[in-house]
Amino acid sequence: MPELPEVETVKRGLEGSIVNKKIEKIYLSGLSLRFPLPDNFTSMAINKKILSVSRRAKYLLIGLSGNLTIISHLGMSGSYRVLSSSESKNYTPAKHDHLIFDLSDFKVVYNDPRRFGYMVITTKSPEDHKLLASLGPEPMSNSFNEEVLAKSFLGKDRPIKNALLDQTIVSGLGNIYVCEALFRSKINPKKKVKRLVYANGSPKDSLILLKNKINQIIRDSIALGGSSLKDFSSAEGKMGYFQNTFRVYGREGENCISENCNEKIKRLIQSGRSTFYCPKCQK
DNA sequence: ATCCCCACCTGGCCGC
DNA sequence: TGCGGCCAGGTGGGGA
Repeated sequence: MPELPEVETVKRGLEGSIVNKKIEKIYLSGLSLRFPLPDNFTSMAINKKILSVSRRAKYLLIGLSGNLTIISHLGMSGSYRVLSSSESKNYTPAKHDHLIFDLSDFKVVYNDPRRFGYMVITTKSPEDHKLLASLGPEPMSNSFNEEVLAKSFLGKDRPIKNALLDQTIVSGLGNIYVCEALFRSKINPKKKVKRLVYANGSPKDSLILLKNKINQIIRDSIALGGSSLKDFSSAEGKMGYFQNTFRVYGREGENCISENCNEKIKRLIQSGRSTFYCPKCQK
């Protein structure tokens, strides 16, 4: 489900309610997530105070007392829900509720139907954990810029769609935002990345535009609370609205929205994933 | 090293 | 109503 803007939306919702609370109990469904929860997960997390909630790429980082960090990835269908105190009193685990954090005043539930999500707990500084160590720059940070992209793309034959989904090049983008960024930059998803870079290694204008469109989409989507497809919502249960601004994603067979373009949006499969694009506008 | 592809799951939708 | 097939926001790990 969640790409960077959705995870950021979840992060903000959790941050406002769980910081400074103590984890009193943890209930487990017993079903394995993508990886089994580490044996010591519960014993390490229990009786710790939540000090911070942050995000790196699509990972949520929950900082605990004792120099511990819970690293949580939502996979395709993971979600957090902060229950009100009355909901918490009456709560009985629902289907796909896999972890319930009892914070005394209320409960926080992690639900994940497909169980592609996972959680670990680490004593390391989280950026050194192997899950995070090879991530590329955050799209909204200064370290994400056209020079960095040009350097990764110089001489490479891979299609731009695949490269943008590669979390070591830029982190946090997923299938929706890559399709949308390429459409808004008028770049064909099959274009080889080396074609966006001059032989001397400097970025072409189209690559600079792409970088700017990625920034813009991420910023706009966060402002709208992310995209709600299926049942994505924030930790407070609020829906996002960015899906109303999709121009190509999920629009196969519909007319391209560009003025003076009468082409239909096409779908193709790249690396096993659907790409939506306009063959006429995206060169 | 680099890149591609599979596997991991459940559920919703569509056509028969 | 039921069933099979297809599709879905991700990514670690194995193999080419």
